[in-house]
Amino acid sequence: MSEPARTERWGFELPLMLLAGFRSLIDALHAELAERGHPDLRPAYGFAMQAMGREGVTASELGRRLGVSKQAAGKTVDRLAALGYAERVDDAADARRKRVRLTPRGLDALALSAEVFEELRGRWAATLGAERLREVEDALEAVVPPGAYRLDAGSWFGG
Amino acid sequence: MSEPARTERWGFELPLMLLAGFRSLIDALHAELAERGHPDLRPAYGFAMQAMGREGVTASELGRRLGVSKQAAGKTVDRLAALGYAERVDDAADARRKRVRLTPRGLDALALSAEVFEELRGRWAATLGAERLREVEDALEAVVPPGAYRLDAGSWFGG
DNA sequence: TACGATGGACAATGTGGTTGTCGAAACAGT
DNA sequence: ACTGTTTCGACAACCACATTGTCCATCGTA
Repeated sequence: MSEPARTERWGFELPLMLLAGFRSLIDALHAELAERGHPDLRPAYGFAMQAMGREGVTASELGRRLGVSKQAAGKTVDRLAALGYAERVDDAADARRKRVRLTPRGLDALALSAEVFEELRGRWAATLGAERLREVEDALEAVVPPGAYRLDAGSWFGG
Repeated sequence: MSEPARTERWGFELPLMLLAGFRSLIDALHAELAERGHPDLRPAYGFAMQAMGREGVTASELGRRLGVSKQAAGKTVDRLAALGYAERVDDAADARRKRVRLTPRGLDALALSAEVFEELRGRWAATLGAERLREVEDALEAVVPPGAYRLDAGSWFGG
C-alpha cells in the first residue's frame, strides 16, 4: 500500500450521486402517484404540468419554459390531453392561440405531487437532520448556474 | 405580509436542484469534450463507456450494468462503434459472445472525461469550500438508496 | 395595406428505450 | 451421446421524446 488513503471522492462520483438523488425522489413520487390514482403520469408530464400552472399557457410559451421546441411541447400537450390532464381552449383575444389548461384531474395531480414532495423532503430531513438538508440545498443553490434552474426534464427517467 | 417568512424550501425544489446540478456538470463536461476533440460524444455514450471499462464486456452484460435491455445496449454499441469509440471482437472461448472493447479513441475520451470531472469538482470546491462539498457528498451518499447508485442514465439530457 | 413576427400544425428524422422472435452456441442431466 | 434449457446476438416493430424545416392563418405595426 504505497498510496495514502484517499479522502476526497472522485470527480465522476458527484454527478452520479446527484443523479441518483434526483432519480430516487422522482421514482418515489411516481410510485406514490400511481398508488393514489395516477398510474399513467410520467415524469416528463409532471414538469410540463408544473410549467403550465393554474392559468394555462400556449404551447409555444410552454416550450420556452421547458427549454424545448414548441413542437415538442405541443406533442407533450397531446399526450397530456389524451390522458385527461390538460385541454386546449381557444383564446378569445387571439385566433392563433390555443391556451393549454389543466383539467381538474390535472390540478389534482399537481396538488398531490406537491404533497408527496413535501413528504419526501421530510424523509430526507429525517435521515440527515433538518440543518444538514438545508445546507445541502444552500450548497446546490450556490453552485448551480441560474439559467440551469429551468423546468426542463427531457426524457430523463426510464420509467 | 400576514405570512411569516418561510425558512424551509419547498419539497419540489429539491429534485430540481439536484437535476440542475447534475445537468450543469454533464453539460460542462460535454462542452469541454467537444473542445478537446470529441464533439460527437453524447452523455449516454459516456455512461456506456464507463460501464465497459478497459476490459470490455458483452452487450448483454453491458445492458445489465446500465439497467437496460440487451437490445438497447446493443444499439448504443452500434452508435459507439460507428463513431469509432468502440469495436466488437469475437470471443475465442465462446462463439456466441462478441466482446465490446473501447478503441484507443474511446480510452482517450474516457481518460479525458475523468480529468474534466476532477476539474469540475475542483470548481465546486472552490465555490463551496472543500469541506462543504464533502458534506454535500456525504449527505447524498446517506440518502441515496444503494441500488440507485448504478450507472444507468437513460436518455437524460437533451443534448 | 403590406410586411414581419408569431402560433400552431404537419412531416421527416434521430436517439434511446421497449417487447417479441429467432437461430446458433453452450451447458447440464439423463 | 442425446436432449432439453439457457444464453447471446441479431432483427423487427413499436413507443416516447426530442429535433429541423415547412406551411398557413393571424396579429401588430410601419
